[in-house]
Amino acid sequence: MRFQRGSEIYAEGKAADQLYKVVSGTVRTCRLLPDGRRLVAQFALAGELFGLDGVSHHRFFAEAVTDVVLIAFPRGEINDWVDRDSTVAQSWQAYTLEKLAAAQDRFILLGRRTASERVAAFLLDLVKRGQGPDDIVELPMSRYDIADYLGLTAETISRTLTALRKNRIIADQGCHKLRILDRDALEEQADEDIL
Amino acid sequence: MRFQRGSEIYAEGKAADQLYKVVSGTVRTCRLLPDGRRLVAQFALAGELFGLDGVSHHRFFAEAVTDVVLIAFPRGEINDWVDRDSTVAQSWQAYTLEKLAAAQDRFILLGRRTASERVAAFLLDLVKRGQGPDDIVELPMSRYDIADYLGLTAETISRTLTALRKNRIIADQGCHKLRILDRDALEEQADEDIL
DNA sequence: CGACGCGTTGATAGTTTTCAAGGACTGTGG
DNA sequence: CCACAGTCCTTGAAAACTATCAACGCGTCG
Repeated sequence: MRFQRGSEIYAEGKAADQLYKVVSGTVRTCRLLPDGRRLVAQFALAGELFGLDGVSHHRFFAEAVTDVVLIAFPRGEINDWVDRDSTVAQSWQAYTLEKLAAAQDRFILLGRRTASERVAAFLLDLVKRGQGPDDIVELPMSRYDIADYLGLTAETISRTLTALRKNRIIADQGCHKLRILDRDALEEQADEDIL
Repeated sequence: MRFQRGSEIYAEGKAADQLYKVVSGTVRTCRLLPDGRRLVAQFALAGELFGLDGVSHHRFFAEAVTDVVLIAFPRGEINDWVDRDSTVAQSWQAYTLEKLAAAQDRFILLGRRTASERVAAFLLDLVKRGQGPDDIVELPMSRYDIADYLGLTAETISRTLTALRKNRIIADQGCHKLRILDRDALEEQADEDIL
């Protein structure tokens, strides 16, 4: 399946009968609050799964951040597979538990960390998950997307990145790509904001 | 199993080989950051499960908020059970997915809501999960616990509750119990902060 | 090339935190 | 049963952080 940049992959409230794997590109899953505030629940990069946001119905909507190529797996098929093979069942269960653990980590990020800690942790997470070299971070999403993922505003993201640039911790390579110059400093900032 | 108020039920990093059900009392699961900031991941009330905070090892520690009585289920036994009976497997899977959905909801609470929205939503959640009448909220935990659960400070919790009291939305019945006077107003405040 | 959205920067305002102090509640020991 | 100590709760004032509002430059895509 292919989707163009910005197009909707599934809507909030639709039956959650498929699971998706990203072949190339980036996907975001979000929810809107009545007054327009938005939260991005997940960025799915190449090789990652998404669509597991609700028991029977999607509780978030999914959009293509860039042009994307996807593979869709019917949930029913997965369930059959799980029923037949206990090895599959175990790894499926492990996957869900891992997701749950990641979600719990994010509580701490959103609940108890400052803006610069969140941005630093986000960059390190993207490098780890990305496929390129260890010092290049691809940022396919907009500053608004990052802001809504981290519970901040786009202006704060921009200011924080500028501060990192001024401290020679990162270097710009265009808006959507940057290089990590001082990984130790970045990790320190992710753990605890010294400044 | 019995634990006294304030005692540790399991430590962070210990093997997660048991799952617990609360018979009576309240339990909190938390994590500490290096600089002392704390986040409460979950409050487990009477009848609820806890201990599912990590694939193989606990990523949070659990403490008794009040004196508690627990039942412990070995994880291995649960896995055997799941392997043998596909009905159990399905409900187990559904339970995990529900947990995941609840976690995703909390992102929004922590990332995009104001202090009074968080407190209002917290009170409504406790009423729904509690066993007493619909207008009485039991608050077995301290203001610090609530603060660390909602990503705020104890002072902010106290101020928000005072504001609710002044607006005649809630009435005090001692520090650890309160009555909801105007449920509609509370729900409105949980959805969107009008003030 | 032009238009529009996105990104950056500045000034200001608002919310929450921090720091501080007094009061209330709880549990313990006399 | 009462006194006391410690912890928790509440309230106030000041500070810090982030959001909001606004303007401008850039880039990206038709």
